[in-house]
Amino acid sequence: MGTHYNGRVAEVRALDAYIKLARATTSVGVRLSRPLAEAGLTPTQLGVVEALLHLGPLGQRVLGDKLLMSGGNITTVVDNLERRGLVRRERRGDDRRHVTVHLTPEGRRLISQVFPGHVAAIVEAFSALSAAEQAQLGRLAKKLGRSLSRPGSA
Amino acid sequence: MGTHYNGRVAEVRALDAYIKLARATTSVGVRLSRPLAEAGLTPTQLGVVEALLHLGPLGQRVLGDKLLMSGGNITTVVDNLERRGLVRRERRGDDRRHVTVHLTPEGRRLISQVFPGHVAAIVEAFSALSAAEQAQLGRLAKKLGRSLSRPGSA
DNA sequence: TGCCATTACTTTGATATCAAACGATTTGAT
DNA sequence: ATCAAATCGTTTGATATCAAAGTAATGGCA
Repeated sequence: MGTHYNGRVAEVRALDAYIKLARATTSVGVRLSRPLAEAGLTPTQLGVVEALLHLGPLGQRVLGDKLLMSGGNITTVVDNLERRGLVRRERRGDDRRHVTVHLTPEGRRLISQVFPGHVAAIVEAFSALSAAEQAQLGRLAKKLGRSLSRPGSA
Repeated sequence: MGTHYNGRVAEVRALDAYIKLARATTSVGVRLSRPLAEAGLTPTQLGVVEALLHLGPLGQRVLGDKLLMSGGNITTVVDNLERRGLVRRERRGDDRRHVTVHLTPEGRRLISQVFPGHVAAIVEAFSALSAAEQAQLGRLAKKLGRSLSRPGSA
């Protein structure tokens, strides 16, 4: 039964780590979403406008890759942002399949206002961990995430 | 400028940890959801039927607390599971406001079939981390999560 | 006894999210 | 030059998710 026992231990360990990881991420997300909601932004919308602020105008495909979301979803989120006047779409002349998403002045103003508080909220949320613990958590999460996004790990 | 500089460092550290945490969680979730989809279950539905399997019949309120989701959402998810015959609702006689959610035999059969593979997928997903690293990740995530679910941390 | 506050669930309206099917455009190969 | 394959975005249909409003039942208090 030694093998069975080792299997159980490995299962409990991975399961435990996973549950705690998922719950912590959810809890941080809930905490961060509250101030965003007051500014009228969902977490996803924040991700899009923040990417546009820091990286400049982007195609929807690139946005989807950066934010790890499907193309169909990008269409929806950009639709909602465009309807609110925070971004605008622009068909590219050289390849009319591409759409480039631009931040409007209003969008730029909003994200510039909101982003510092968002970062402060993240710092606050992680304040229960020391600097070394934050770095360690980041290292382990990166190692885990990278092993899954690379083909060949399954 | 020393204070500014320290502030920046703290911001980068927390932001970096957060991004890696969120991405890792997303990546694990994507990996786990594929086999579930083949069995016809969403991750949320799995959470509900698994809780019912391991804890027995539960009220919707308790389910929401355990799975960290709103009451309205529980109604939706249980609706979908009930429509597919995997769970059934039962009004409680002593307090007719309460609904107890039970696993049906089909539901029990399905989750019993699916759960071992799900656990195996979690073990596989975490296999890039050593046992010690998994334990450390769990410890840090727990510390982070607990600091956020307790009142008074903000 | 009769309300009022509380509790449990449901409904509503909005956004998010995916997979799969679809439309438009471009590119590559012949 | 032409047609097939690949690429980019949109649409569709389904589930998830929340907050807030609504409904039903209970409990406490006067």
